[in-house]
Amino acid sequence: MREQIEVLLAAAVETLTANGTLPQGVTPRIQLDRPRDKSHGDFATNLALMLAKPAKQNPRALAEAIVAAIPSNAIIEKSDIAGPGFINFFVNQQQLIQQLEQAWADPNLGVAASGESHTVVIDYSSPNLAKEMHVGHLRSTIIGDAVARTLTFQGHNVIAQNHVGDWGTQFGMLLAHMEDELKDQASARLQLSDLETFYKAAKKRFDDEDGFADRARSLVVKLQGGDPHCQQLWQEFINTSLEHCQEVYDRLGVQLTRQDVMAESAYNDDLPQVIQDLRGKGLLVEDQGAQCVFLEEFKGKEGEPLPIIVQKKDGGYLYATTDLAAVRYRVGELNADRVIYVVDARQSLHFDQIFTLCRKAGYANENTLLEHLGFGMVLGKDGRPYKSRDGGVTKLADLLNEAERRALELISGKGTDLTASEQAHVARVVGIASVKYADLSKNRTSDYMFDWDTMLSFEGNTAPYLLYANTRVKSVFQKAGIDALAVQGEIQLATEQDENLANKLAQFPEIIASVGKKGMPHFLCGYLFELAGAFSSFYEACPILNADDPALKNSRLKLAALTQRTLEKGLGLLGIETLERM
RNA sequence: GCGCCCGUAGCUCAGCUGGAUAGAGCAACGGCCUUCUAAGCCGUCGGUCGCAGGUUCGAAUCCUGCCGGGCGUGCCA
Repeated sequence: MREQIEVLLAAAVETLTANGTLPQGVTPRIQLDRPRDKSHGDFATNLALMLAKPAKQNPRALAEAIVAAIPSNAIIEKSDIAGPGFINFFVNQQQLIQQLEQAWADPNLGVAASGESHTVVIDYSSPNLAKEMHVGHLRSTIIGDAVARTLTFQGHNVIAQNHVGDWGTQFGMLLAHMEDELKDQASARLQLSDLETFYKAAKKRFDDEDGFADRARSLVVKLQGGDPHCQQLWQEFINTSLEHCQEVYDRLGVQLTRQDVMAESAYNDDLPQVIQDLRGKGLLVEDQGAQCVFLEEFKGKEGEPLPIIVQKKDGGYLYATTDLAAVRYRVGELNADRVIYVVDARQSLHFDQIFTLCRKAGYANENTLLEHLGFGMVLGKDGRPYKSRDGGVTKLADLLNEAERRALELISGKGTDLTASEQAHVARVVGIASVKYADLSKNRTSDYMFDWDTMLSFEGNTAPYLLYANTRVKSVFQKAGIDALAVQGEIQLATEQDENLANKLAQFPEIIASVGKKGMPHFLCGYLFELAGAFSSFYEACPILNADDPALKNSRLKLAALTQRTLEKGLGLLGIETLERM
């Protein structure tokens, strides 16, 4: 509906340009707002205010001209000129109803698989396999998953890439420790079951034990040289670590699988080629023994060029090299139109450099979108980076255990009629959902405070509130023994609450569009919270099963069912599981 | 030093690439359960948008300078 009005406005601008009211060459960005104040209509535009100056006209007069130039249509019931020159649009109620009927009949709830389907590569989660997944991997993993799901829902060809860290110096240390432990097979397997402890033990020996560090270094060289024994040990370690990751993904309800893993080591053979290629293109400069690319866009301390080091003086490669190879692969082999990186905001300079270099080197042309979706840190209540009680890094598995434990504590304390096993299930879903939703509902770009009490609260913009709202809708149908999908009859907007709910439902497609475009899941969270609120108000004010007449009852059942489907779809796109009862 | 990000109600956060009276939730206070889940709904209170200039019809939003905080800045990722 938003899109349709935007098209109408574009047509009006074209007409006015053709007849000379607007000067040639002025192509404004058409901005359509959803006004907060209902008296300002369903949509509003400041188009006349923006164009008044270039057109050398009074804004209100221009607004009238724009309104007059809008092609005749069924959507806009009424247009008002307000204030200094805003144009307020009131949507025809019949059209609103029709849009909802279309959404109702559509498994995708009116979210059209818009003509253009792109191949989108999305790089997210990407843990370091040397250690167990910890709280630092949370945001990338769940934000990436939500964005991937949304893009898929929009009809894009989404290719997830889990760029796991499985290569580098620290693996020598792990292999050395593993070699020793492996003398007793069972013990090694046992130790690998707790990667974190294993890593710490290896690290301690690396730091403290005579000769161990040297052994570790030599094992790295052997590994990279293709030594079968080292390769086999390494493979065993990687497999175990990936199994740990998969357990976390499964618990989190994240869609990543082993098939999405495209590890750093997969690019090993490409790295010398990348260097050769850069050299061939005259981009490479040797400086202090290292192979560097200097881009004039990036300046260093004294204004001197800032290097991207692609090969160390000892011949080793760096993450910049791997990332270049990855872009080459994603654009060249996977045919990506858009490559998205869901990575910590602190790496923004790195990605700026990589993206700029990729364009210079021709690894991506100007039509390929390269986007770094950065995100902020997870902070504790003290405003410092989130830590476990002992001051260490919190393992994700432990975090999720605590979420479920706390959720169960809350639920069992509420005086519920659920059985013990039902409570356990509800606690699991609520616990995981709370952690994910607390993260997803914040603006991705800023740091946020991780607070158990807030995220598990049943009040406010939280997972428990949304899950509760969803079960409330469901219970209407359970109570009446009605199949929500089989509701018949026309939607009618009898009261303010019916209307508010209907309006909110109609916004779903435009919200999805903005999430897909910006990679901002919190838009969807905010929307779902508003939708749940609109439903709760509706639910309080409007009898559904006891409505005055059968037609109204059917209308409300349909609104309720559509709400339920929209909530469930929306939560699904966030990667959040829903409940039947709670 | 240079670069990037942030500073909005007591607290946690929105504010959609300048728009109408800056919004939610929590907390505080006051109402609403013989009718579909009260884990809910309705209402009240709460702001010199860090400070000072500037741009414009209009600035939380853009520009400049300060103050305060975070992060990054050549051989880790």
